[in-house]
Amino acid sequence: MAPLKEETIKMEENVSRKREVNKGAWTAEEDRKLAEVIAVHGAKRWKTVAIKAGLNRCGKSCRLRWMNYLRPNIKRGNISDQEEDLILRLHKLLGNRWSLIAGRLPGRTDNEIKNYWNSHLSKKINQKEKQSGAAARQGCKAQKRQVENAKEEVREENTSTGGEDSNISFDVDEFLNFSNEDPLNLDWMNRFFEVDEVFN
DNA sequence: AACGACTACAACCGCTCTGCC
DNA sequence: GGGCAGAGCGGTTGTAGTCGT
Repeated sequence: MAPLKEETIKMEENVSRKREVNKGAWTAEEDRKLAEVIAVHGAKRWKTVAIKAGLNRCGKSCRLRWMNYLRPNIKRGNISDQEEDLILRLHKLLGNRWSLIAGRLPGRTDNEIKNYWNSHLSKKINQKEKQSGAAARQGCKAQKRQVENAKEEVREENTSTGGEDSNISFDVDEFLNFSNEDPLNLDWMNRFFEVDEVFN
């Protein structure tokens, strides 16, 4: 009786799975337990948090759930045009450094931005590229020249103001070190857009 | 109503980085 | 300096929901 044997195997698999760590979607009950433990013990030592909460999940999973979903001040829902524009510009500058990009969007998580990029913006960009492909190729040489000129200008300015090396006058990581800034302070954004314009 | 294709997003996985002993 | 554990990151997968036929 093959089907019976298969059923037995499946049942055994289910039982052993129950002994392993829980995977898949989080339940409201799990969320509640996790939030309670974090409120008492803080968001650290995730392995311990998972155990203390009585959750049959790995610490990593708990951290992810907290960071992307349960943390206070998480902004959920539609990404505004302004935010989208910001993501596009930051991605142009930084590439797929989602956590850095997320750091400039209060309430947004790296995971959310990554998902948004993969499902919305990457397609938008592909479409744009297809549309402007031929035109872009034509103007490419002229544009490269413009960029080189702009970089050269920045370099000259840098050396005249006492910059040590001949590279562009700002370091991306330094530029995006926001640890001392209020995330809602828009001064950085103006600075960023100014620099961005130079390379456009 | 049924079904397949597509989309959006939550969650997992593997890897690297960092701090501690 | 080396090993280990915890934390963090980016890529990828799984799946529920939506839409078109």
